Amino acid sequence: MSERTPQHRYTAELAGRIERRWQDRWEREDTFASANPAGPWATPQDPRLADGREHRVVMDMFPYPSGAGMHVGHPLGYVATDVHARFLRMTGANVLYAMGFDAFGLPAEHYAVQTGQHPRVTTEEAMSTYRRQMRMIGLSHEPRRTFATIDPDYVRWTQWIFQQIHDAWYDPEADPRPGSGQTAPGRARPIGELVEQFSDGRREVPGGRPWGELSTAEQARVLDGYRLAYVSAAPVNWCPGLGTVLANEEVTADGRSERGDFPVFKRNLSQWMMRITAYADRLTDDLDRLDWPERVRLMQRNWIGRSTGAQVAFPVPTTSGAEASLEVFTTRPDTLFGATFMVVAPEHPLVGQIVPETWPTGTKDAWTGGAPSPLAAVTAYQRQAAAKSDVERQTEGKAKSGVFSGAWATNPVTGAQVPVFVADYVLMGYGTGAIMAVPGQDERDWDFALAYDLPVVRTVQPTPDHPEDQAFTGDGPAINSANDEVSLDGLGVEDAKERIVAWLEQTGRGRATVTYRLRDWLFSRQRYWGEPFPVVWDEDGVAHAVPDDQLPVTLPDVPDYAPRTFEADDADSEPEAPLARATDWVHTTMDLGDGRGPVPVRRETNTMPNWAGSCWYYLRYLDPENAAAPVDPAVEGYWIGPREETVPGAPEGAADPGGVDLYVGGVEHAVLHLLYARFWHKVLFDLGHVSSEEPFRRLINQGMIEAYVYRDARGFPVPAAEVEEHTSSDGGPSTFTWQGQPVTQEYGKMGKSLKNVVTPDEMVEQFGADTFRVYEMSMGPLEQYRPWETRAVVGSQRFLQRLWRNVVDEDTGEVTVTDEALSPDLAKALHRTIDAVGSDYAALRTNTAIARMIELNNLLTKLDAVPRAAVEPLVQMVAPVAPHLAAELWERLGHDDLTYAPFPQADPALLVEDSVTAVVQVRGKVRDRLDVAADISEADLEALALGSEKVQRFLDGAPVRKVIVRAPSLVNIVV
RNA sequence: GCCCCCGUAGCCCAAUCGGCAGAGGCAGCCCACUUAAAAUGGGUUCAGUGCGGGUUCGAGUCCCGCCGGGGGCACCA
Repeated sequence: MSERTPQHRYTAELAGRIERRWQDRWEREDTFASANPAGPWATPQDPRLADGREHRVVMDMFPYPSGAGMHVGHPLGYVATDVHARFLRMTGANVLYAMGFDAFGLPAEHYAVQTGQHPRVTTEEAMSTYRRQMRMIGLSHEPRRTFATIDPDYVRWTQWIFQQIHDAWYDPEADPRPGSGQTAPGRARPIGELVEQFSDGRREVPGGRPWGELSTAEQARVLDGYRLAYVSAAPVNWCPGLGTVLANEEVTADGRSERGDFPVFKRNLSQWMMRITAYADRLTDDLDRLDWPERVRLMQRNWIGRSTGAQVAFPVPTTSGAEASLEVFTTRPDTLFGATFMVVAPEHPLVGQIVPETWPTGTKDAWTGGAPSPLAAVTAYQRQAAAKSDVERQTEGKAKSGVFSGAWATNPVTGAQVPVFVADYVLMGYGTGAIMAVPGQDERDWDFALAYDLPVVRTVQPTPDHPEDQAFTGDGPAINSANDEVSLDGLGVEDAKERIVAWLEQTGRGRATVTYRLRDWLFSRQRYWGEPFPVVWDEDGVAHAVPDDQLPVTLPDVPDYAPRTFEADDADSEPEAPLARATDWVHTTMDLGDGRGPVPVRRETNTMPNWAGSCWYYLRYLDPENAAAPVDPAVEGYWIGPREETVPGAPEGAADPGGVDLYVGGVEHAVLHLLYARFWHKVLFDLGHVSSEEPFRRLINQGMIEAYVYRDARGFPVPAAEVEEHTSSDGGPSTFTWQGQPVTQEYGKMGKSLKNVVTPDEMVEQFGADTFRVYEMSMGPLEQYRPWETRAVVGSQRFLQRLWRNVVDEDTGEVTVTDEALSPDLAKALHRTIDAVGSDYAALRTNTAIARMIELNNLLTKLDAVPRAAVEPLVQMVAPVAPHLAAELWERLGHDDLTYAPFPQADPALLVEDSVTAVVQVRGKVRDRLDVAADISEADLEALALGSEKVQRFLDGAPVRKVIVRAPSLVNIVV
């Protein structure tokens, strides 16, 4: 570095010294501690808890700490929330801003498998890197509220919540909890209340036997049909390549694991499930009460997939001569008259009862699949369907396959005999696993009818331009839709639905119903590095909760952390959990508190999925050291309880659901984490543990910082930082070279293998943390994706340098501000800036706030001497984005720490202009500008405009037809 | 195939209610400082808003249809 650089210039080196000094001081003085009204940390005398004082919870989605540390993209959201938290503190709010770690998970486990090192060790190392980086960039998290999901104290409460869920059932008839904004009935209740209903006969026991006559194991099985966390043997997603089962949400559309991209197979396995489907309606409805991005709400609505329609019974004879009822679900009951055949899923239970021994009369050749008998045909088809992986079903596209079951059902409105087919385009997991096929109004049914030579009856009149050879799925008048009792003819789709459903209900043939795409959440994993279930199995095979005083159940040490993995396409393999190998841990004795004393038990060897810890961490921030509850209800109510005002855009009359005031994170969690957390929160609400109905009142998805990737002639990425750009002189595109070799440029993610990673460490080293923060925030709106450009960072550095120079002499280090009064123009500029910056910060428009501050700072730079009265408010305004520099200047200006210094207030008197420039347009084109008084009347302005010489020239004697006046800024003359 | 978001200067981005297209930054160019360069400071060039229609006195903004980019869903009855 040159010796010419002034000694007191705001360089990266000086910035570094300032930043470390203030970071140390803030830590020493616990500057960012917020006040709790109750619980172990109660400080009721804290002035911030006084009536009428604002309180806000601001947080980011906590990170999974990867061994590589952060690149510049990761802290974008963190800086944004930090700026907001710091701004809110200056407005006097009690601000809870904390950060933890989502620390269970697969990467650490993989690393442990490779190295034999315990995953806790690598995880702790990664966390300390993250902590160092977050401190380095000046994030004002409250240190005492931090924790990791792997901390035994946290695991204890995660397990406790699991037990609450396990010990609860959903009563769809129960009134909502008082204080809920719910409009329909339905609430989780303790399982004990269900047992009471069974034993005193208020509720019939499934199976019909009295409750008292059931064995413990039988009772447990009945209760498993109700519990919100239950074990079920059901088709689940088995991924041999990972050696674990997966939730639906973790399987991609083409039937592979989201992580690792291995094939996933449906296997019937006994696994833990969470009854999230019980909450499908509330999870959909309450989206309206949240201030969330519309696209996230849409994704959740689609995922839940509520569709309303009707269930209709089609009589079908069984082979034993009885008459069964084939229930179908349809969203188009209005097309019932056009149902010319039926299709059931290959796994449908009724198939076994309706398939006759020989092909009935009327069987067409195309229907038999060449088989000698229906039984042979159906069995072969079922076998074929079962062997298909989801991948194969996908790659076969939309070509329809199926086979006639040999059974004929009766269409309940037409009385027609309709053939029943078995086909895999109907899914057992959705609706009733059976459909009525209406080729006239459904494209899939049309395809099938075409392939299998089945009749088509149109029951909605297609529009005149609709092709003859296609199903018509639009709206139109019903046709061919009448019998002796009911006629839909002439009705539109909606009216026809209503009339036919009424008739079905009247005659007992069907009823209005709702189905969902959402399935229950598969909650167990065959992994080591996760929360153990707080569950043991007794010798009768009954699951018991581990008594509360024995929580947390901690992971045993095992010699091998790996689940048993298999060939990725070995569909017949079975999951084997790593914990099963810790035999001493698995087999133990335990007093279950049921009077039997210590009995031999076997521990559950599955672990919870990595989503468990992130389902409730925001609650623990509120009261992290509470030993009696996950969170003190008074603390929860204070911080995230429902507010008086509803969120913007909420429907009229909706109640505020409560929740975190601001939650910032990536859109990749739109369905998984955010749906699971909402579900847990609602259970906790129903059971009375929290007063809020939703975890996150307001959500913002921050954009991603992307970067250029440069590849050499062979296509290999070269270090992006060493690439040279050559701008072409004729305005054409730039070319790029690396070590003299031409390279190509593309745009994408930042990643180690792409050799384009930029770390916050490098940026802090080169520019200082405050410059880094200002740059990240000035790149554009928070939600936006944007490219990283290191060479542009200097602009933010220059801003801070100029600000520094406006206060401190670069050569002497002396404070140079004067006590002169502000000129009227400067005062106005200052107060306009204060006004704009304040509202920009409040609305998270940090990019425009920074632009305003740069503007004001540039004005001050031009002055011979900078007045204290102008630069002090500017320093205060800068504090949220450049907190260390601002604190340093504030101190040099003779004050103490400005973390809680009040944000400057704009003087309304200085915001109004005396005179403004009015634009005069002729035919919408600007023809003149007039300086007029700000309070000029419309009539005066009109007269003034019409009198303008320039205007008269453009009017050129043409008659004025109309004059639009928007005093004081605009006049438009229409001729 | 269906749905959602985004297209403003060479680049990143501003533009309350529909009212003068430009706040801020990068790059470029010119100048000052310098033996020189970097750094720093000062000045300055640059678009009519992806395309085509429409509504309106007036459209970047509202409506319709395309094009381009990104994302979600995809046999869900």
